[in-house]
Amino acid sequence: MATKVLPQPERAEIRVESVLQALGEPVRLTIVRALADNPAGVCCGDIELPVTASTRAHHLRILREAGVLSTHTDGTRRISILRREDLEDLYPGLLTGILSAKQ
Amino acid sequence: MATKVLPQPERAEIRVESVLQALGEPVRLTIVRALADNPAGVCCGDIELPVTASTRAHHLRILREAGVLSTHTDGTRRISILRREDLEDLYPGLLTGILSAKQ
DNA sequence: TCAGTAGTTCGACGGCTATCGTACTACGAA
DNA sequence: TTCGTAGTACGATAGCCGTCGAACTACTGA
Repeated sequence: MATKVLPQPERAEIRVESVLQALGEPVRLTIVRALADNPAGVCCGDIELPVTASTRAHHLRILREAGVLSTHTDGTRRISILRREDLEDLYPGLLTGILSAKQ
Repeated sequence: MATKVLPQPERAEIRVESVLQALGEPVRLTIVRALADNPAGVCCGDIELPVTASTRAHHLRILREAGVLSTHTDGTRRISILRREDLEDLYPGLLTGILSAKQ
């Protein structure tokens, strides 16, 4: 197994500007919605997106470095999980507000 | 008096991507925080910002067109008000979550 | 060991956007 | 009517960023 968590900011290091900037992009918002629907985590590549693999990796990096999601390895796969608890603690209501949008 | 409301999207026209993109900019977030502290509305020019008047006008336009704030004239002045009710209805919790951030 | 798969990194490129100065408009006061 | 003030509109510019292809890494299974 030997999973490894990719580098990400501590809860205290998360800045609201970075989070909002990360969320204010259609592709990344799609990713966040997909993660919200799968609390157990999602394999990055399984999310259907209108971009290439490299662009996908770029967006996942932005989201991870902003503190929106956490990624750990699982063999050759990377499993991403929404950092719900951290975000809810820092900005209570923000995530649910965004996800309640009727697209 | 004869105040006039500047063009802005209807509640149904507001898109979450535009709102998040508008909020994901430091200067604009400063504006939103200032408006949140003054429910009665704020004269645009009274908010201290590290940019020129034209840039300030640009940011206010972005926020207005995204549906974050409403602006009406008052003589030569423009009074801006946070569209709290609309945003709360569309994305319940989002605004309070953002504003609860410890900067 | 070797091939295949999942994903990242790098460099390049084009479009977006935050910024500014200048010119302009609108309103109020003298 | 004239001047001053508040703010917008426009054009230019520089930096950021979303996108891609190609090369690379890491792991699995045969």
